[in-house]
Amino acid sequence: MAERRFTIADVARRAGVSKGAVSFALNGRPGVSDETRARILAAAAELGWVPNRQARALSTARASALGLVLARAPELLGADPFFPAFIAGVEKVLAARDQALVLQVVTTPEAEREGYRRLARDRRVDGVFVVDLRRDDERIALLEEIGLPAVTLNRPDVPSPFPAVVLDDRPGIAAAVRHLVDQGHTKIAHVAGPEPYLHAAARRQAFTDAMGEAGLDGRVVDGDFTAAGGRDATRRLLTGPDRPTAIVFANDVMALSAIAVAAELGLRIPDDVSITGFDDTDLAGYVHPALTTVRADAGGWGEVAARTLLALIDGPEDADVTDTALPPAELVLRNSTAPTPPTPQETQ
Amino acid sequence: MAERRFTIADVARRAGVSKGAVSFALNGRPGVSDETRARILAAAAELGWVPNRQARALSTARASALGLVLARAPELLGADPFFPAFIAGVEKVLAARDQALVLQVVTTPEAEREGYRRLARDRRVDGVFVVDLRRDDERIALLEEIGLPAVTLNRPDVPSPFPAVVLDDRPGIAAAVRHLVDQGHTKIAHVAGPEPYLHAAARRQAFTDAMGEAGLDGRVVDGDFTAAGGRDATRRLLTGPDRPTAIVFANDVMALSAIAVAAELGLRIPDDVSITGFDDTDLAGYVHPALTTVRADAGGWGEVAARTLLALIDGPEDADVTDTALPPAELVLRNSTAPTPPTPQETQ
DNA sequence: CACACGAGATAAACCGCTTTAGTCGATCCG
DNA sequence: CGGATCGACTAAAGCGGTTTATCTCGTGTG
Repeated sequence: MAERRFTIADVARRAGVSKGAVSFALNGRPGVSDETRARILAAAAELGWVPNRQARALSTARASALGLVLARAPELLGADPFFPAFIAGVEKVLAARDQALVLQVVTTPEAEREGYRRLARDRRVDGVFVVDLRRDDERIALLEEIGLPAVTLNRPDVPSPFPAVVLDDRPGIAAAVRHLVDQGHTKIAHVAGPEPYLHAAARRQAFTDAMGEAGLDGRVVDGDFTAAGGRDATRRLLTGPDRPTAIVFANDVMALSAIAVAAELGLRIPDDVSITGFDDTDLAGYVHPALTTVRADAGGWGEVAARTLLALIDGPEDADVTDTALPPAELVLRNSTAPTPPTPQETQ
Repeated sequence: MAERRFTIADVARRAGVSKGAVSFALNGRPGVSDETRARILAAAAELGWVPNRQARALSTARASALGLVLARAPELLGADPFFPAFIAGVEKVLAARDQALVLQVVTTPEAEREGYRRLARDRRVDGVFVVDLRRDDERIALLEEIGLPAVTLNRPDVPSPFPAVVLDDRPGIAAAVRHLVDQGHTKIAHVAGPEPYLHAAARRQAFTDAMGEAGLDGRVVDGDFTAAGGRDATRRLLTGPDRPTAIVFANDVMALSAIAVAAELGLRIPDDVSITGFDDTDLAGYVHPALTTVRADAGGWGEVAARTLLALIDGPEDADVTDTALPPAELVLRNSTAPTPPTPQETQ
């Protein structure tokens, strides 16, 4: 194995032209006649020549790769169907263009910063996806500083020069609230995601807004997207005073753990308490009762994000790539929601 | 931004030596006196010089990156805590050595082969991790053919020149079976993973063996690691003739979906049916009843696999890197298992 | 004292591709 | 009809490192 590969010089010799001509021909650049171009392409094909990416990278200063830095605790990643689907979408676009995806999984903020810095310093990637936006996200400034092109998933709350690919979570949550209100619920609570995340904040806001529109006042407690956090929050809600008859969770894992809490407290879902989730994980439709939840197209998000990032990188300096909006998240009705229990005044 | 970066020539000039000397000094190679070396390092530090990876790559023909090709359906990836943890472990090792991880997610066998080929052809990576081994896995031959170093997660059933990092799932399954037998169960079934996967086969075999050792004969039905598959298999088992009193699942997702099936059939877990899972997903401890399952150290697996692969790549030709064994998977006892129901003869 | 030797360092080749500066005819134009 | 112009193509200079072939001393040896 590993016999010497052919180089551009071999192709040039075989086609009887110079190296430069070969380069022009292969990159579809003007400067060679159609006839010569054909001859060169034929020669390259006959030799089975493939360009050496490293050499090309050295002259063009292009990595032909995009980066993704994931700063999540492994247990959060493990249960989240978002990333696999997102990445699959990204790959669909990248594979066709001979681009690669460089992944970094980190756990601390320092490691995250260092991750982006390394990607830029080592010229590993030509651009990055910024996911899991946080309030006052310092990554925007960091990326500007190190001059690394980026695309953000949703719009940051700080000024950002980068294009955003927007998928609105809020309609899904709003629909969930409306659905519950329609069923007669008035005491509805929300178990939110971790404070700093913009998507958690958006879901929280959507909940509050939708409740307001219904003339209701909803309680919000903090969760952390983990099963343990979901259990604790749910327990607090269901054992505390003025128990809600419905809970809107910011993700499925927390909602799923609520099923256990309810069971332990002797409460039936949906008869005593209705719940909704967010993500539509594989399991959501296969628990008892099947979970009413909210679904977003993570794969599509990945595709569009990848295309946007590539356009930003390849495009001419001035061509400013604009934001794109995707179809918003939508409600998936299943069996974890039901009309309010008939006895509104249970003191218990 | 993007002001010209310093090159090795700048460092050489500042230290008053030649480019070659700088290269030697920075790579800890003999050929420069300690004094000169110090001067060169100082000059490099003062300029804040960082080597250009692409240039280095061109001369050394090294990508300083490792690859991982994942051929799984997104819904399988989304619920599986294995990969995030595995990747996190890998990264821990790679980050410290300035190596990157190139990820590819594909869905078809052709795309998978093409993925490996692309990684090799484009010199994206110096080696790859081979996960989710299958029977007669053609990837071993493929990787040999294209000359891409690899490390396999567990040992393939075909002759393989690559080192394997072994984590035995079987003791975990065996322990689960013994635990159930100890509780008085005799009618124990297994919902297996997809046939072609070696890990699924190993778990199945471990189940059969352990049952045999207990003098029992266990029924095995096929699952596919998805929630839908788990539900179907469980339904078949619980509604069919000669209902088992315990089911050992090949993963958590299927086990979790069994909880719903049992509920729908009016069966209580663990009173009527005991179940065990595999993976110890985040949710496992937070469902009702909390799931008895099997846990393996995916992160550790990633670390060792990465170290092994790097050793294989960097090491001298002859140094043959050997297999490594990790602590086997172990049983995590929770509440989804209980002694056999007292009425063994319920006709229903 | 001539000579071999090795450590320390340099100059230059090289990795394989891109790109710039030129060369060379053929064509256009006043 | 002579010079400007243009298209096709070549030679060579990068890109920023690594590596090899050489050169230069100072030193130990017979």
